[in-house]
Amino acid sequence: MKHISIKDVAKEAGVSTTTVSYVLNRKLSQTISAETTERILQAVRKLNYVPNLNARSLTSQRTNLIGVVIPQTEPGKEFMFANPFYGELLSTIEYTARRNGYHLLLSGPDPDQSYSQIARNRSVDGIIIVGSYPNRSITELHQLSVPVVLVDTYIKDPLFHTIGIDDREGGLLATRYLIERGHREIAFVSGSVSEQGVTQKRFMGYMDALNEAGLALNEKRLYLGTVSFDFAQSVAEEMQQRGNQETAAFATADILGMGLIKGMRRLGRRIPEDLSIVGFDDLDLACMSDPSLTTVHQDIAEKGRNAVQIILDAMEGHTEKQEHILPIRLVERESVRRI
Amino acid sequence: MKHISIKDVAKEAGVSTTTVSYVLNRKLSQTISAETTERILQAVRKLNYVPNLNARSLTSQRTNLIGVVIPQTEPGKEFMFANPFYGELLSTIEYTARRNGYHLLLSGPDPDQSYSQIARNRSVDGIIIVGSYPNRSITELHQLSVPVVLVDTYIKDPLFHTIGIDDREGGLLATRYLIERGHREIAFVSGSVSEQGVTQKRFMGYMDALNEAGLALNEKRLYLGTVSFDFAQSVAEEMQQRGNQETAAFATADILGMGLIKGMRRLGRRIPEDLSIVGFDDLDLACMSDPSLTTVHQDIAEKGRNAVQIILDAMEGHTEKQEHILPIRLVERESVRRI
DNA sequence: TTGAAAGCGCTAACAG
DNA sequence: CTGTTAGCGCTTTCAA
Repeated sequence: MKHISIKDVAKEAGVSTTTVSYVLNRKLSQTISAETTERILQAVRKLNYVPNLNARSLTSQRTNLIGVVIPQTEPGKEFMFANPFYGELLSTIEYTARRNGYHLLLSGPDPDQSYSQIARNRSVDGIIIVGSYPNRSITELHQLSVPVVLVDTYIKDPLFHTIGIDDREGGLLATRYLIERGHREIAFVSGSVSEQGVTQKRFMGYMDALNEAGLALNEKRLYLGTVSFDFAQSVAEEMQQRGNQETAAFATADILGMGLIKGMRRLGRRIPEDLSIVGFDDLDLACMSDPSLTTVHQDIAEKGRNAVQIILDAMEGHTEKQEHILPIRLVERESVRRI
Repeated sequence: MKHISIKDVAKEAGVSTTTVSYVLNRKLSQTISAETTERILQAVRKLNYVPNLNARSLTSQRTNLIGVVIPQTEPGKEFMFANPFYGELLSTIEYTARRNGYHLLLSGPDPDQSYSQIARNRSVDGIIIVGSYPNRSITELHQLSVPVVLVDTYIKDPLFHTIGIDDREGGLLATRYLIERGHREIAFVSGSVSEQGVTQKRFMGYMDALNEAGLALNEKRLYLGTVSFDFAQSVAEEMQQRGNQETAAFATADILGMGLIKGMRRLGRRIPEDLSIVGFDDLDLACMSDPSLTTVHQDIAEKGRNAVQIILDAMEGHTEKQEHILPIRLVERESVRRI
């Protein structure tokens, strides 16, 4: 089946390609007679013509493409979605984008290829970066002259929009909640605490709560690994080996909280009787466990919608830098007990 | 920052754009002097030139773009990833594609816009469709002359490649397993059984197992709704109201199995003592519940890799239709007891 | 071993 | 109200 182009339409309708283009783009400056318009529309339908956006972008300078980068668990590994958080987020990003006539170019971070290169390759209209990456790969994006939205990172950059939550406050809420319920020995279970990532802030919140209560930080309470179910399970074992000195744990991601619950159960320990747990994110997951997970809620869908909206706004000329901090709150479920 | 094009490179290197193009594409037919090549490469580096793939696609007929369609729970709704299955699948698709120099154009099915239109718009090189859709939207894809891979659907089409598992066999395995353990009243919990979707086949497998054992189908054992955690929870309640006549349930998705477990627990019933459950998919999720879920395992990662590989092969000229059926097996965990 | 020129599909001054 | 023309960035004959 031959590719049919605007030329074919023009020929069919007996007009020039220019006129077809005008009609198709509803140029307000141009005014085409109703009759011609109709003839062209008919030709379009008859030939089942669909414009080639790549060609269009060549002249029009816009692609209606938004690039999205989602992290992977390990560099070069495939399973970037092991944590359902990203699925939930991507879902709303895709939906919002599509509702506004944009498509998504999805990619994981690639050690072999800078994302700025991909973005230029495809000349995307905007970029949404989820998670924290080496500073270098972020500043590279300066070369592009398209709006960039950084989701969930504390990288400071005067040019890029950001959207996130108050992670430190979240850490504080979670830990304080445990302290208020009588807990003193509180584990901090988390992926690695990277420089500008969210976990660092959540850790600071953890500290804030300890300080507030006059408790000292005990380094033995820190369990740092990867943001994965398996790691959290192994933490349960490690706690056991160390004599189960904690009565509570703050897990900086629900997936970690889930792993802890499971790990404890496998060791014959009860939640929350033997260990109280607070998670973070409030994924669908949090309701699935038994007991269900008390956790810090954030509005993932809103994050996604916002990210896209910022790009759309920027395309409309709203160039001033935006910094959104979405509200969070603690959701009480069943994984914490008062002692 | 100005867009820098092949022209700029040519000027910088003191050659024609043709030569630059040759060097960049390592045309074997063309042979460029080492010296010139070096000069050009230097210019590329100096100017930080990145080719514009959209422009390239105009002449070269390939975009190195693969279109991916992932279903949504409800038409026009956003949360296509409510079921982590899709996240896991998409993850490997993205990874495999990227490793092979392809990018992903991600989209949900849109009632307002046929996917074939999007695909033509962007002139993707191949299409991966996950899940089952109305026949119409699939046959529309005939207009395109690019390889199409249908994942997890039983739509018969002589032109499209398919990849899936033996869902009927899966349903059989699951149900037979329960029967072998003494269960006679086995609920079938599932999303709606659509014409060419996987659940229909899984249902047939369920029936096969019943027949095999000389058991009659009891329509009261059928709980059909949506593939969601919440629906499965409500099924638990419905079972209760009907007097808990089932001793076991076959849930056609792990997420449903999870919901059942939770729903039962909330009603004070025990798994597997009061109800044995077998799921389907073997998501990460299946290990997270307590008890962990006995389920029909399928290799999701392999599905993703295969889907991409079929496209790559097709691009290489392997046009014969491919039909892959990936192996499955039952994974025994803790959610089933012998009675 | 290299370059001129045409063309991919589309848009946008500028004329008419 | 419509068409001519040039050009977006790139590839590819064809000729030199």
